[in-house]
Amino acid sequence: MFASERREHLVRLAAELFAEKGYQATTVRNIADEAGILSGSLYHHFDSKESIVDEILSAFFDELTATNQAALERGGDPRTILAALVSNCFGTLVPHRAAIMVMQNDWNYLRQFDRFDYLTRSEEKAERMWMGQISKGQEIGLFRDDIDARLTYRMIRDTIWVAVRWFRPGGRLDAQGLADHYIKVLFDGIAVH
Amino acid sequence: MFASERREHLVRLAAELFAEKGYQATTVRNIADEAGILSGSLYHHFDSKESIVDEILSAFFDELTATNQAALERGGDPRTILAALVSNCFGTLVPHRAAIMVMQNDWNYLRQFDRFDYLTRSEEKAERMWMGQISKGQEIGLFRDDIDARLTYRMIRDTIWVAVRWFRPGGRLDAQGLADHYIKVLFDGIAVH
Amino acid sequence: MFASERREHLVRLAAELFAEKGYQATTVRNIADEAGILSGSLYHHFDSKESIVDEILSAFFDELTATNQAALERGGDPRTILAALVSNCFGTLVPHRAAIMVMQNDWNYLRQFDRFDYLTRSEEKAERMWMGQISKGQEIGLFRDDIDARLTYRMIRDTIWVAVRWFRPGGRLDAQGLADHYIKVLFDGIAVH
Amino acid sequence: MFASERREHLVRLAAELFAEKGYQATTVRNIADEAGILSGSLYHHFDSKESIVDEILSAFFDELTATNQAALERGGDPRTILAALVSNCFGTLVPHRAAIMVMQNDWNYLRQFDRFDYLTRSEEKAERMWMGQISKGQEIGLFRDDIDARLTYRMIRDTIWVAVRWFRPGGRLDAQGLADHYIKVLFDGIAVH
DNA sequence: AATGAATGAGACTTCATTCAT
DNA sequence: GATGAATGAAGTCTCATTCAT
Repeated sequence: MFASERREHLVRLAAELFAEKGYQATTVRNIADEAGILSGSLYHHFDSKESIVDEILSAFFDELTATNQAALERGGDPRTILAALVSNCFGTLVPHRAAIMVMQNDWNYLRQFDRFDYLTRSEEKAERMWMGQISKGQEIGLFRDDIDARLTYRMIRDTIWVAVRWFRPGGRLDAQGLADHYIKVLFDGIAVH
Repeated sequence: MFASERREHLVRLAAELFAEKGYQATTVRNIADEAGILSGSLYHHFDSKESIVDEILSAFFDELTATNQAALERGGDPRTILAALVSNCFGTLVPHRAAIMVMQNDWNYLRQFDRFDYLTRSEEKAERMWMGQISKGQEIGLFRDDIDARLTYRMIRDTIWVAVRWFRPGGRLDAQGLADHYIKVLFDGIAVH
Repeated sequence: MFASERREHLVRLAAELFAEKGYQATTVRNIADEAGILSGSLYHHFDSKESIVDEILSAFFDELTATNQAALERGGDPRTILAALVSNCFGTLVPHRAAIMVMQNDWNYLRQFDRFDYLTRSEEKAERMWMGQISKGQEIGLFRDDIDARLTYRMIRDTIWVAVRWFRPGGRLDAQGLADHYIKVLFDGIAVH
Repeated sequence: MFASERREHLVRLAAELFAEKGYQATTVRNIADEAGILSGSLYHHFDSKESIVDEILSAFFDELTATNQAALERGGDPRTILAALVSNCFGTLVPHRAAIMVMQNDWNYLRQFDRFDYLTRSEEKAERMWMGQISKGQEIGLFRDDIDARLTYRMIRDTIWVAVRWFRPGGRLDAQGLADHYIKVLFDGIAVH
């Protein structure tokens, strides 16, 4: 794919709007207005509104898959690996804010289109990866075995991504700080022992 | 308040559709089709599509506010109260599934309308309530004081509500089981001590 | 026609609304609301919205035709008769305010329906009557003969009826005072001689 | 201001329809049909039906305000100025026929919308201007002082504008002829002295 | 007499998309 | 690359009217 600068600029504008107003509520005219052109002119760069959001989402998924794969390859015990995965996820919060926002708010809508099937498959693969680490941690006595691996994975996953709704860089904690806080609570709970 | 049986039936149909397809993607015609009437006929019962979703959301908020208020009034230490609040929330997952689904998926869109301001205010009040308990727990040495009360509240909140996306009653765990699992992880973490 | 009291009351309510908002902009529901019943219930009294306005308009036309006929029968010179006709018209301003308002604002719309043909015929008859008096007055030297009878008639007619838009009883002049003022200007102009 | 030729053409078509059938009774589909396009396509040029009629009305008001202002600036005694104002008004009858027709028939409806407030203000300004001339004429002995300035103004105003309902260019008198006839009657009445 | 529910036609408007220039 | 005009489908909503109860 030939990614001209102009095209990338348009994608960024669109991403910002999708994040703020949602995919459905953002019109191609909104995007064109932001770019200072007419809505029809967008179709010189993209063949549909869907293909714009597709570009945003797949960039995000590609990067996350790659960094997670790298973490796995670096090896370590499940606790180390889990902490690395959590860090990776929080690490995308800023650079891929719009994609995550779209995932959180518009996924339910977008998944009905065949072209986004790859996202479902990607998520299923991720689930297997995370659950594998949790189960392994339970087997070797690192994690409590009175918790459910699938349930725990979902809680971790949802808690991370949903943070995109309120996380703003520049506040007290940056994304890494958030990750650390989260890892602390996740492993040891909020109670004093 | 304007509760005719017919009206309530229509609200339930609409709620199901909003939950499945999202508020924006559900057309008034979808709702009418489901009810076996013409779309215009809906306006005999409601004055707008917004007022339907409003009814769904406010029923949910009213109930949750009431049960949480009751939990506070029953008293107890912060750990007990927090556990009760968590249980209350998970307890709405089945009866108010649609409302929670709409909140998760369409809130970003709906909040732009003045008529839903009350939801924002309601959430702010809830935040103060939860954070109050967390802080109090920290003061009296029940909860670790190296965690951030606001951050922790948000994680709890998001983790609970986002569960509506995958929770299906009739599975291995019911809502109360989920709550118990969650409370366990929340207080003690997933690590073995 | 059997005019029950209830029916007459409803007509009056409708008339008020037609006058204030216009015939098209007034919905049968507006009328029903005003009467404290449901819109469908109006159809026990009238078979259509048109028939309500018809009743309002024909009551007005019947009365005006009758009083004008009486004035003609009383006889007198054209100036006397013209003054009497003008007085008659202004005299309907209060009791038939709504009908006149509808005539001024909605006539253009209503005339497309066959059922209101009688109004056009009635107006044509009136035109002949007025022009007859003006022409006769010119013939016998009462009125200037450098004015156009038809044009003059139309100016008189329009000036009278359009007054319904701003005339409010209870102000400085009552309808008869208005008539007198108008007759004065009509016969002698505003210039000092 | 946004005057493309296409747009102006559409405005003219709409104006004709508004004049013939009334604003409310004219549908955007009527206008589009007349233009040979689909109704939705109108929204490429205008953002609402209201904005079309707004354009029609404001063009009329702007021109009338300008020519009346010019007449005032040319100076002269009140009789001269009044005659000029009357001429100006009649002079708009042909070029702004549609706008005046809308004013006469649909004003009652349109004035409920905030966007047309400027018309009310414009009319109030005009009233002050006309009444000023009439009063001045009375003070310097040109006009009878047993007539009411406001009442007289309203009669003049209404008589002029209402002529739009029956005036057709190409008849015996053109607009200027009508104006002359009217001025004659206005100043000297219809009676022989 | 009135209710409550619904019809059916049609209103204004939105919007992704196309295409000649 | 972009404009300007248009399409076509669909969306929310309105409203006079009907009718069983």
